[in-house]
Amino acid sequence: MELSTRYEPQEAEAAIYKKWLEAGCFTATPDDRTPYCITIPPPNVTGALHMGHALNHTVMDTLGRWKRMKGFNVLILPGTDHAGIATQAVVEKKIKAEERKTRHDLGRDEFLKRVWEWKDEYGTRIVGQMQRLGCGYDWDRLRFTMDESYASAILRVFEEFYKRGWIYLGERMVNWSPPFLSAISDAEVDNREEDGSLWHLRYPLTDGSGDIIVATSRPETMLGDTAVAVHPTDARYAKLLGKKITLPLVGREIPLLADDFVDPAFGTGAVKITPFHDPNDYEMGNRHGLERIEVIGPDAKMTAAAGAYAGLDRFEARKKIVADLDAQGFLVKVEPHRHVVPYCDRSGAVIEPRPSRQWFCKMAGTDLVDNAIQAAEDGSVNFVPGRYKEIYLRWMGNIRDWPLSRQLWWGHRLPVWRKIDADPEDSQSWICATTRESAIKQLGSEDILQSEDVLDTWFSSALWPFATLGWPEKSPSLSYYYPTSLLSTAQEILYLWVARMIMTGEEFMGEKPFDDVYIHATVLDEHGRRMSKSKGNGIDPVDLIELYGADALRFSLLREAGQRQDIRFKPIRDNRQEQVEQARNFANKIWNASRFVLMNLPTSPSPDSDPLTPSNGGTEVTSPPLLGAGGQMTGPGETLPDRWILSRLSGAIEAVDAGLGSYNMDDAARAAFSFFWDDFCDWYVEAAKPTLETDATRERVLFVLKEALKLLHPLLPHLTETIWQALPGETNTFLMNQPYPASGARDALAEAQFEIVQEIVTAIRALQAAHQLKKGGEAFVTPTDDARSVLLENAGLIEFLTRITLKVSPLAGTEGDGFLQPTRFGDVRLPRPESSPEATLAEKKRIESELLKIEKDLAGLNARLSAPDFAQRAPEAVVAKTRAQHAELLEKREKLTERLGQLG
RNA sequence: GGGCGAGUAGCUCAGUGGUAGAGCACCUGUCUUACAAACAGGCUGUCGGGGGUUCAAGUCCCUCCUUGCCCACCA
Repeated sequence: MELSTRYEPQEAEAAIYKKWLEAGCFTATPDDRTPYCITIPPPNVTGALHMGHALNHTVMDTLGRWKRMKGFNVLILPGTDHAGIATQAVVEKKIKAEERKTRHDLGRDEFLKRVWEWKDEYGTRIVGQMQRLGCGYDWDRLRFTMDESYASAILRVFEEFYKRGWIYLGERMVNWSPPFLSAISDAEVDNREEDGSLWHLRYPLTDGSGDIIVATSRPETMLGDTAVAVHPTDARYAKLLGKKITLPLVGREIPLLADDFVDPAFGTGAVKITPFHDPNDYEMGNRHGLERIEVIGPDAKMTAAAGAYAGLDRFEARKKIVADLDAQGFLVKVEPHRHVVPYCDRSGAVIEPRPSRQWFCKMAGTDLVDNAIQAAEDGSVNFVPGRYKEIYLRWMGNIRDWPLSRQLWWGHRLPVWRKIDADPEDSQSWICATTRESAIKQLGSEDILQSEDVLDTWFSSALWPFATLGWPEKSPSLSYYYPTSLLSTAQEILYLWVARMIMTGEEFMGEKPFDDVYIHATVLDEHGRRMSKSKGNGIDPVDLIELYGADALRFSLLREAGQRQDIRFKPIRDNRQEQVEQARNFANKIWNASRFVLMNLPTSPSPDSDPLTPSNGGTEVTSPPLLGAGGQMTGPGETLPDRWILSRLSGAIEAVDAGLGSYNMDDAARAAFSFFWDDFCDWYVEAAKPTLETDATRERVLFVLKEALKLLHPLLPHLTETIWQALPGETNTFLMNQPYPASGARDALAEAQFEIVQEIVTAIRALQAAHQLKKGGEAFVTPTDDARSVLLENAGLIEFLTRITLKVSPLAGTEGDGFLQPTRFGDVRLPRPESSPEATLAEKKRIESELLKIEKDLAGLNARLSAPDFAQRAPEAVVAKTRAQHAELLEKREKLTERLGQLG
């Protein structure tokens, strides 16, 4: 029966994942082992997972699997985030598109019903995608930020904050998102630099003595101007101070003020002041007691105060106002102006700053912030890459109060109440209560209502590491798994989320929420632009999984997942994606090498059975006990290749451990790749072939394969597990639960000796290839003294690997005419089948090009050796090494030159 | 405007102060006891530019250029 020579991941991955689930492999229960816990960053239920998620889940699952095999009690706790504003936005959009209705048309209850339906659909879909990627998470513990128990944690935290006096109702200039009719936080604002205009407007002095030119990027706000300001020391305007200005179009008299804020160098040095519509003007208005006139309403349409412009959209109004100003001679000029425009990152609308009464949480000076700073400073929370510590601290040092309330419907209602007839604008009207009963008691009335506002979605995710583990209950899981081990996330939510988890963790658990914060790279497209939905340059990880399998996607991401800031990922073109394809090829290589080993098991089952399809009545074959006590590798090391591969394996284990342990997954992936492909497949398996009929060889190859599968499992989980369960005696075991291989001592002698074999084999092959020699024939090697015994002992191996008959000669040059390749371990000569002129020419060309390279290297070495002070100042070992290389090259050159001469 | 990265082969990326590497692509062979998604061999570089430190710089310092990300209430 023919075996598939290609690994087909689709069915295998689904099947093996099902087995893991059914066996409860991902379920975590506290015990006496050391815990390793990750509470995953809960994805928004807004839609599908993107490449950034794929990267992050690959990292978390890889580390989780590695730690599990290393004996830790691993819990990776999954969940999803209700993502208030983001989810509300997509559902509103959908309803608008499908039913042409707004949320107000539906009403709060009906709308929320629709959002829950959405959540159920997408929550399930997201879980499906994580499972498709192979994530070994404890699905029984799946949490959602609007679960009932989670909600109680939120109420509790809010109440505690309130008791501590950190929660207050205050008026601030907020970022107002017109589509949502809600305030949003600074962190939800996307500041984009754009080309705009600077309109220069002429404001006449009321006394007719002249006018003042002001410059503005938002001319429509001029309707709400209540002053013009200049710098107090600005000589140009000194004598005008105190005069009145008549506002064009409006006719209002407004003062000319002096304020330090004004930059005399910008524009004309005179600024129009619109306290209601600009954060700076708002401040200045407060300083000077200016009236605030609202000319743009919450819906971004002009208000009644805008007179003739009332009802117009703000941008329509801008056009009209500019036109009118121009018509009346008040427009001096329009300059192109590059400036920053704030956008609402969820709706894409331009933010309209406006004063608004909102609930805030005090930040600066509170324990919340002080402890969160302390946790980073003393290293109890460890940032990886380390540079993020400084970035975090700088932000914490300048932190501003946190606006908590949102005028949305999807989220946790604020637990604040007032009497129905009390003034909602007055903070004295409000009390905090977690239940209606308690509120009634506190307010002494039953005619009460709860604030319609909901909490910032980050308020709930801020509690994630402990609320998911059962807080405020003192659950066994909470005490066992908290603080968690790792938070792996994207850099864009360092402030929004990471900082706030540290604050609440310190506050309510008295301890940091996690040991390490790993900030993974951002996935960019081939042009180095950030992948995003709005740009349409994203790749759907599921497409890649369908094309190449989850393991290939995972491995391709791990190869890039170090401490870099960016990862470039090419698009899928013609159904191909180069990076994942390379990883898929590796998976296929592992598959085929394993197939080969399975076809040559120590005690062969029936030759017709397909060893990679576990069958029910499979032959029971017990693999020999090759693992010594304590997990030390003690495989039989009889031959040179055996001793060599064990040493190489040990090196690979060390490198993978080091890479995974330091969040340099790219190093780990490279080490694993090169060990398996270059060392195991290209040399060890090849070297085993001549004696493959013997059980001794078969056992040793099987042993190394099994160790390699363990080593690779965290990186390519489905593939390695599938192979593992096809191994004799392992049908009912799980690779993912095997102990991770431990590195032993390196065998320097074996590595040095095998290197001799490799170099001689490579030299022979190079000559064979250069001259297109047929199989068979002879090769003569004149070895150096230290290489001789190794070559004699391994002559059979070299002969097999080169398909040549090897003659190891004690004497140089006796083999006469032939193709020559000097090596570090001796000269290699291949007889020429016939002295055709073409062959001679080819040989001459080969030698000449080699000589050219030697000359180049020699020139470099000469320069170094003859440099003044080199011999004196450089370390002795370096000098000796350089001299040895120099001598070696000289000798090589001499031999090749001589040979060239013989060729005529 | 401030902060932090990145620039190494055609592409994606490694690279401890000691002669520049891998995979892909490309070229030449090859159905060799698993694997053509493979095997064997080969080609490929002003290490962004310019200064400096050093016996020695892709690596350390300065500077400029290009590019990305984060932060920022100057109209």
